[in-house]
Amino acid sequence: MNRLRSPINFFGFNTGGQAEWGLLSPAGAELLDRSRRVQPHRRGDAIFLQGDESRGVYCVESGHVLLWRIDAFGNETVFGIVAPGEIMGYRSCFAEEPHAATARALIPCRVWFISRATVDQLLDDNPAIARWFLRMIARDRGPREGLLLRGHHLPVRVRLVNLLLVLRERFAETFPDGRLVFELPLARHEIAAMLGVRPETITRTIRELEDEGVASFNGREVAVPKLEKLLDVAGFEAPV
Amino acid sequence: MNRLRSPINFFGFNTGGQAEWGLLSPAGAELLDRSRRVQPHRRGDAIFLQGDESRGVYCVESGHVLLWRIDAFGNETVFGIVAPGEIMGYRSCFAEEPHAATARALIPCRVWFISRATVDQLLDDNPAIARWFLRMIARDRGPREGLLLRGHHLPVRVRLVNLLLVLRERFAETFPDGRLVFELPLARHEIAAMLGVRPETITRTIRELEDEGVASFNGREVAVPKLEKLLDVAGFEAPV
DNA sequence: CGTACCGTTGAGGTGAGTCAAAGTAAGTGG
DNA sequence: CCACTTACTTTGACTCACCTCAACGGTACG
Repeated sequence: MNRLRSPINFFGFNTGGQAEWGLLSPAGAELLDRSRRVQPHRRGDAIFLQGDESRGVYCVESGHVLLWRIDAFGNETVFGIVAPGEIMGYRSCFAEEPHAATARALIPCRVWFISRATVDQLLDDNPAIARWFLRMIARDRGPREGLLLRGHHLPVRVRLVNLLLVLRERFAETFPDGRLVFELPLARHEIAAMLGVRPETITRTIRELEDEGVASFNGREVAVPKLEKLLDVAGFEAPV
Repeated sequence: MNRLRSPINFFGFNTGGQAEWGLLSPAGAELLDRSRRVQPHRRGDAIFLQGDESRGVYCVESGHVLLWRIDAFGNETVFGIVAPGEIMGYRSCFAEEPHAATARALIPCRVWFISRATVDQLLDDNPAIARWFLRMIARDRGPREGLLLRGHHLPVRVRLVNLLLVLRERFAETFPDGRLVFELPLARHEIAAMLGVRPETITRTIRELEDEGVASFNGREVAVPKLEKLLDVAGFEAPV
């Protein structure tokens, strides 16, 4: 219940939380049902591309989607993982700007597409929908401390451990004895892009963590003997 | 390598643009007029404090306001300057979270306070207001390339010059011969906080720019002999 | 059996942080 | 008007985390 202190907020990786289509009137729900388009995607498929014009919003039904962009200097940055039930692409849609990022299926996905016209009608359907969208956008990576914000100040070791904590609820199994086992859907260079560093640095940092007994990495499998050790390295006693 | 189009977008310092109260119905305008509270502030006054509960939104009538926050590790980051006619504090208001930043008057200001209840009524008054807010939030420092995002990758020299370009339209006088004269309202440590570096680094970078003949600094007065030089260092193509 | 991609390792460079100290400007009070 | 305080700015020496570049090993896949 202590949401402000949870790593997912700390990192700013949340993309807005679960869609609340339940707010819709019956007519609105019917409209959504009729006009959404459901699309399956294989791992690696692009759902929308950075620079493409935004035509609506997307809602992930199943699977996980990675959001990343390349800036004008060629640096890749991953800034989000979208989980089932969450919305993506809404920022460009409301800003009426081209997509600022590319969305790519991390694992096989089913994604709804909801056109801007439909979104507009849904906004009219119920003012609560507008408020929900406002709330979602406002909570999404604002001036709060996010991954990128902290990039300047914290060592990669701390950032990597925080990333693991963020990914925990989605990709880790927690055992009663406090052991964690991750099956990460991310390649090294994707992790690097999430932390804003180079893949080599990830390798070296992993070596460090293994030497300290915090976690052991084997490809995309990560084993953490004690959750406490992670929290300790992450510096979670720091006031928020 | 792509080049950039405009510094204001590049930096992501825009806080949403001008308020469009003109969208209101006569009744809404009357409500706004009746319920807003206008407050004068002296330089340095806090308008709201990081951690305070958000009670509504603020609209700057005159003056300039600096938005900055301290993260859990004690690092100050300045992430915006709010100009006359612009809104601030809306993110916390819609997110229903405490203020994530402190707003401080850079120069003497007059600021409206509009309570959440009033905002809610205004949203009901006209769906276009909700869309305008959505658009504003969506455009405000999203995943687009912003100051913090770029912190990792670009040398301070480039970031500082970009900052000047951002501040140009607000704080610089441009002469016909391409000369610029700034009267910055910022101390060195504030500039440093905007770029995510230390004040000493700002000093050294200024020295660098002076040696290159890009700009000369004298306290808070900055003279740029040729705009083109700035754009060159910043890595811009000819302004579109 | 190449080819390609990913991941690892090592050597070397560097931009910015840190720390400490001195210089400067701006108030404050006698 | 001058001593005093306080905050801001500059400078220098040093350190270090991360980057860059380059080479190499592993694995998947045609």
